[in-house]
Amino acid sequence: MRRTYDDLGEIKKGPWKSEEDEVLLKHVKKYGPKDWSSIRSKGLLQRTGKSCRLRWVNKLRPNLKNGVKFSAQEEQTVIQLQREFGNKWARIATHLPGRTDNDVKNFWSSRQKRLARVLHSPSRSSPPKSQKSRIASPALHKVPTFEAPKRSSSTDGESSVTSPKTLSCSSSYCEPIKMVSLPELMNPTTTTNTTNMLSFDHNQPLCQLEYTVRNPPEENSCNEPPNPLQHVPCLPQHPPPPIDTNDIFTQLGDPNFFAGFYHGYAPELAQFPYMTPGGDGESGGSCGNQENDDSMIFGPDTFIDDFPIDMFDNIEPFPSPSDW
DNA sequence: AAGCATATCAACCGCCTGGTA
DNA sequence: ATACCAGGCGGTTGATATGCT
Repeated sequence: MRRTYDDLGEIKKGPWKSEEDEVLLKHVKKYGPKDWSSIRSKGLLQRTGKSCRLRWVNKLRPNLKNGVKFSAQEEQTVIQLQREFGNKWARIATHLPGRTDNDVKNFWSSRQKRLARVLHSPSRSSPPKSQKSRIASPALHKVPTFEAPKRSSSTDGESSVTSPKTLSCSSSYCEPIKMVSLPELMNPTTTTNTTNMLSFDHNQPLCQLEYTVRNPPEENSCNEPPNPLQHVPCLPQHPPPPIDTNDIFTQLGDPNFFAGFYHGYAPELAQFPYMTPGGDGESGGSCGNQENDDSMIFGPDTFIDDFPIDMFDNIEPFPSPSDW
């Protein structure tokens, strides 16, 4: 008969004390990072095995970068891997030496919160003084990007693609679909698969918008009617004009903001209608099994990836968290 | 200096999966 | 076959730190 938690007295919760850490470290040194529950069953600590494991993984494990901000490289890695894997923080963390899933998760959610707060603030068209002051402060640099969930993932390592949509294009090859409101754009449903990525920087006004659009007929390799979701063919061929970012909050509150943005950055995209997550804009025929073909929706087939390589040469790079 | 808003981080909770009695 | 438990993971929360007015 195994002993149950009830046999072992009250469970201690809350912040760990250094004495507890020492006990935990001793145990790991002796037995290795396993048998967490035995720590309690032996009466060494009144912590659950889960709590012990978490403490070890997040704080006591060797070579952790505790208290070190994410470098620009790490930030890019997280963005890239999140795009690839979704919210698989543990998996992403394996690519970041010294970082835990908790680190990655906190890093990401912090960014999400920041932008969500900015964009969902009812006063964003007339931000409070405190927010306005932050626009020019280093703190605003902490809002470099926002990326909505791209896909739903049911099992580790296998993401299921459900409904690739969010923004669509209406250039010469693109069909009008639906309008999407800014709140929808910035707060898509969790099963929305397309990435909406906005980037903010007072030096680098905007913007990374990543979405899928319909294919130009001549690029459509299947025999069905020409509208499989495909990458954006509309590319800006000129440097972006300056934007007055001192008033970015006002601009974000303007329903014509994105249209204005495209007029400046990519005139071909200026008349894009946006379509809502969950809309039926993708209902048109597609080649093969679209649901399992990430390459049609993500990866290189994204707006940002189709920009000319040197298009950002004239602007400053994103601030990295290490610069915040 | 006080008060407020926001950012960061540590830890917990609930769910899931696999192993074992 | 079933129940229980340990471990792993993602989401969430609460405490604390920081910055601004």
